[in-house]
Amino acid sequence: MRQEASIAHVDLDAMFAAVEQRDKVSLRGRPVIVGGVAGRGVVSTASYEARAYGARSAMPTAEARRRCPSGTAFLSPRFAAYRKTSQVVMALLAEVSPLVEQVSIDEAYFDLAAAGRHDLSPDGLTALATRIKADIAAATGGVTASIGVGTSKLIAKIGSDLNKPDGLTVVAPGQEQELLYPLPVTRLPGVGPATAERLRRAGVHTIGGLAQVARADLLDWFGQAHGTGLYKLARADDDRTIVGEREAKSVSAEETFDVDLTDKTRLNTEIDLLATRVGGRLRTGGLSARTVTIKVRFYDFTTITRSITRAQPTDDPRLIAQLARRLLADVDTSAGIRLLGVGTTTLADFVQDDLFGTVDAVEATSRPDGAGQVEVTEHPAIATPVAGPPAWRPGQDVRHDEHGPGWVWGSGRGRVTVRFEGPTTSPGPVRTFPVDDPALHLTDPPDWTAPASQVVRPATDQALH
DNA sequence: TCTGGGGTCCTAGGACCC
DNA sequence: TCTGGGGTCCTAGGACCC
Repeated sequence: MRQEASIAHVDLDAMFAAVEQRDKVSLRGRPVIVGGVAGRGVVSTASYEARAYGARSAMPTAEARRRCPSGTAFLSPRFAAYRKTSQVVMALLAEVSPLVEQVSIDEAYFDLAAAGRHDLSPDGLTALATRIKADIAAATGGVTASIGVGTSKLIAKIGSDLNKPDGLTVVAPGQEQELLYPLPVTRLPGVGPATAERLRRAGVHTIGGLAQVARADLLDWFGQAHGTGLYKLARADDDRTIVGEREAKSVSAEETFDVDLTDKTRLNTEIDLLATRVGGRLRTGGLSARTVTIKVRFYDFTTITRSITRAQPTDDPRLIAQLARRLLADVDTSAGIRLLGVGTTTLADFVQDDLFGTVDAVEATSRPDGAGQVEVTEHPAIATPVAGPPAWRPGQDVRHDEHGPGWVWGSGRGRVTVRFEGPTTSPGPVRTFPVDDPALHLTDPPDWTAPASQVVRPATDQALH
């Protein structure tokens, strides 16, 4: 928490709907819903006209249709248009402060002390924020913003929310608790339905009430991190800094189907599409990932995840798809799947995948971005090529004379780790061999040039007997 | 016609290593 | 030989945010 109110938070008002109303005159003054328009869609943004009828973000679109009158526009999102508008606003903020933290497409914190030239008195801040709001509306063609200014991120964020839309709240130093205490606990960031319910059972409804709860109780109810966080936030004790650039920690794609799916072949095709999207975005970002996760939401909304972590990162959609398919193979889909997702984590900003073996080294050299080449010079210990057959590539099908059929889990430093096929309900054992183990053979190498959906895998039946 | 899609962070248990 | 603690990695799930 700072001595002076120099942290600001901007939030564009009902941004998606506002952009649609800006771009189409006939939508102005009318209720507008932007979101999933199909059967299982939900509302991303409801214009203020639509909110008057009870439409809200995250509400099923079907519910919003029931509430809103005829004449309400239901629109699919146009992310390119929103991104462009967002960039205009962020560029404008960058002129105000050298330190801007974009939190989402329509939200940012910015540091008014870092610029060193702003009048940080309450009157000065009000004048400055008023000017920024006017500049945003002018630059975006009428999309309005709400701004909060205070001594911390918490106060700035709560302030921007206080007088929406087109709002402005400047909280002078010393007024923080006065502002917070009457508000419901749900206004605190980090207090969602589960936390609110636990607090309600303890008779705590307001932030002032929360500030009366003993620290030990909060730790007991919510654990170390969350408990400490609540204890401090309730007292307006917030030291979170403004972070300019953040690195992505995961890249994922998922899809909810119009009707539940049971067919593994169809689901595998969906995995290929999702993996293609994920791999493409990894490559665009110059990233690669070691962990592949699938997410499966069943007909009854219960959700599971399954993941595997490889020794080397990859950005290859075919490999991501192959690993994801193997994870899905052990999931019973017969009752119906409503959502399927493919995600990647443990991100690296390079690709090691292509560094083991001759064939792969050639492929790495031929990559237009030369990612594999850089790695050889920067990580010699890891990048030392392994002698032996070139195809100990993760996902590659193999057979061991003693253990039967399996597939390559990872390789490096003269060893190859093989996962052997197990019964469909549990993964098989993993064993590591020297790369030159004569008992280990390649089998039916997958065709890496074919779309993953057409890669033929050997039957696994023998492994079960 | 209940409940999207893209993320972040935390917890907890087991394996493994020192 | 037995006991134990700490640290890290991996996996799975859950809460939360926009």
